[in-house]
This record gives sequence, structure tokens and C-alpha cells, in this order.
Amino acid sequence: MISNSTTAYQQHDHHRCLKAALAQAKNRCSARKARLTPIRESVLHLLWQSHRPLGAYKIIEQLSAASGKRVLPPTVYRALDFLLELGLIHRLATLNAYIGCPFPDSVHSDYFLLCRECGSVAECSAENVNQAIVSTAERAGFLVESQTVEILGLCTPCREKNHAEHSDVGIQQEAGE
Amino acid sequence: MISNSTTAYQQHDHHRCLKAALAQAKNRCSARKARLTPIRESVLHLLWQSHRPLGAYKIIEQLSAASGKRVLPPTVYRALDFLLELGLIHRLATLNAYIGCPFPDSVHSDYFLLCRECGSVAECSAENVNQAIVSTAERAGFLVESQTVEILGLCTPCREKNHAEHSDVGIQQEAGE
DNA sequence: CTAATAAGTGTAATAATATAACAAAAATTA
DNA sequence: TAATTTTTGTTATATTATTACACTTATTAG
Repeated sequence: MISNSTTAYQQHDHHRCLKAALAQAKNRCSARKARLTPIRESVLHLLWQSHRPLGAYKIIEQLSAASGKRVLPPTVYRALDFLLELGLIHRLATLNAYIGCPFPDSVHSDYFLLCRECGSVAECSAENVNQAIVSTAERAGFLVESQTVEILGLCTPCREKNHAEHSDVGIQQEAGE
Repeated sequence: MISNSTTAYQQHDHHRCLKAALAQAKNRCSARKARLTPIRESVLHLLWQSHRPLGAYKIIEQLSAASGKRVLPPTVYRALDFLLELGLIHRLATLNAYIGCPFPDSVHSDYFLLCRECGSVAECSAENVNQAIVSTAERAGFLVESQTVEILGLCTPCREKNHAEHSDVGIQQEAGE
């Protein structure tokens, strides 16, 4: 299993994530003889501002704000299509939103852990999940070509925060007595 | 594992699917003291015309055509929300489309097998897939609350048809010589 | 190096999916 | 039957995404 769940949900030097992502993107582009133009790089950069996915129109807003001129939908969707094509980002179907791929180089049937509290999303690739899906599909006579697996729930920090809030009630009672 | 893959992809007495679905819906509604109004029943009925999911606006079209008067989006979305709430239908995030649930009564974390050729969708509930997802998420410190699993590929009949088409080429070559 | 071609961007318009807000009608409950 | 709740009708609009065509910039062939 590979996963970026630790960095995605916890305090970390995010600058390194960003830098790594941009470096990988450049590698991948030169390998494929594809051009990482300023617009495309800006969009990728925006998506790597955090581990929270961004909707296309948020990207349009932010890009407009940053550049000072109105960026229109096709500009952003074209950049998104390019980045998707190269496997540098993913689209989250349940959110209609986009997120940078932390490991574009390893071939992976990936799945996503969406924290409903903090909004951060980690990406995992687990052979056992993949196997379970493929083998179960096979038993139904179905040939798997691609998978969309999006898991909604709570990451560790948010779960701990929730616990802490609940125990506050206890603390208040103690304080009251 | 439970699944409706056989009926979903193959010739079958679909009238039985429809009848069963409507009966289950009525049961479920009376159990929950919810009202299966004519609009709601019509929408469910439309979704059970086949095993292919329908977009909301297709439903609007068909409902308008059937009733002779213009049905507007909120009418249909409200019915869809009601049916989703009761677990009688599902929304497929990757298609922005809706489909009847073949086993609303069994609690299930379900996943969907979408045939890209014929468009039919089967629903499965497999404990091993569920376990793999939950346990792998756990290892990432993530608490699973709900899952969206949509698998794109080919069902058996469509795979066989594709094979047949490919061997046609061979037959033509033989015929040409 | 320049012309020809391909790739990328700008822009306007619009498609497709979904929701908000409020009024009217119907059903349920008191 | 009156009061309340649930459902539906209707208008308007939000959100996400694409089409089509003109224009510019970059790459390639000669």
C-alpha cells in the first residue's frame, strides 16, 4: 500500500509537496514531449496549494485574481484535461473537484480518502483493494477496466478533535461541581 | 456476495424486476410511513424501465412526454431525493445518473459495475471488497463512513460480442482467399 | 531561415446538471 | 372542521462543463 495520508492530514512542510509535484510534472512532461505551459503550471500549482480538492470554478476565480484579468472556463478546463491526461491530477467524481496526484509515476488504481471534516483528501493505492474489486467483478463475469473509489469519512486528526470536543462536556461537568 | 449481474446484463423477464422493485418500494414506504405519491412512483417506474441509469433530465423529458404537461426540474429532483433517502435508488457519481436499487432491504455498502458497451449497470455487495477498503483505510488512520465504488468495464455478453466481432475479421480473410 | 503545420490560447455562447425561494394545493392530525 | 404538515407548482438561478471559431505562439519541414 502506498498512501500520502500522513502528509495529507497532518502538519507538514507542504512546500516540499508542492516542489516535488512540480518537479515530477516537469519530468513527466519532458518524457512525453508535452509542454507544461504557464497556464498549465499555474493550475497545477493552485491544486497543490493544499491537500483539499478545488472545483474548476474556484480555480478560475483564483487564477483570475492572480493574473488580474478574467480567465474563462475553457482555459482552465483545457489545462485540467491536459493534467488529467498526463496523470498529474485526478478528478473526484463525488465532489466535481480536482486534486494533485502525489505519485504520478507509479502506475496505480488509486482510491481516495475524503475527510468530511477538514476536507483534505489522501490518495492510496492498495493491492488488496484492487484485488478484491477485480476478483469480485470477475465472479460476476465483469472485466474491470477502470475504477472510481472514493471513501468518505474522518481522518485521524479530525477524529481526535471530535473526541476532544465530546470530552469537554465531561470536563465542564467536573468544573461545575 | 450479492449481485444482480446476471439479470442486469442478460436477457430476462424484466417485468419481474420492475414488479419486485415496486413492491419493495411500497413495503419500504409503509414501513417508514412515507408516501409513494404518483410522481415518486412514476420516477421509480422510469428508473426501472431497464438496467441502464437515467440522467435527471432524461427523466424530466420522459415524464413530460408521458404526462403531456411540462414537468420541471424540482419536481423530479424532489422525487429522486425522496427515493435516494429511502434507499430505493442510487446516484452514480461518475455518470450523474440514477438507477433503481435491486435490493433495498439488505443493508449494503454497494458497488456498481458499469458496462461501457451496453450501458447496463449491476450492483454488487461483496464483503471482501468492503473489508479490504475498511481495513486499508484503517491502516491510514481513516474511519470509513461511506463509500462510492464505481467500476467501469465490460460485462460478459459485451465481451463475447467483441470477441465475435474480432473473429469476423478472420472469417472475412478466409472468405477472401 | 522561412513557410507550413501543429499546438495552445482567447472569447462568446450555450449545454447539462442541480438548487433556492416562495406560493398553492393536498393530505394528515388535532 | 381548523390547524398543521407534507407535497407540488413555478420562477429564477446556481454550478459545472463543452462547443465553436478566431487568433496567436511554437514546432517542424523544406
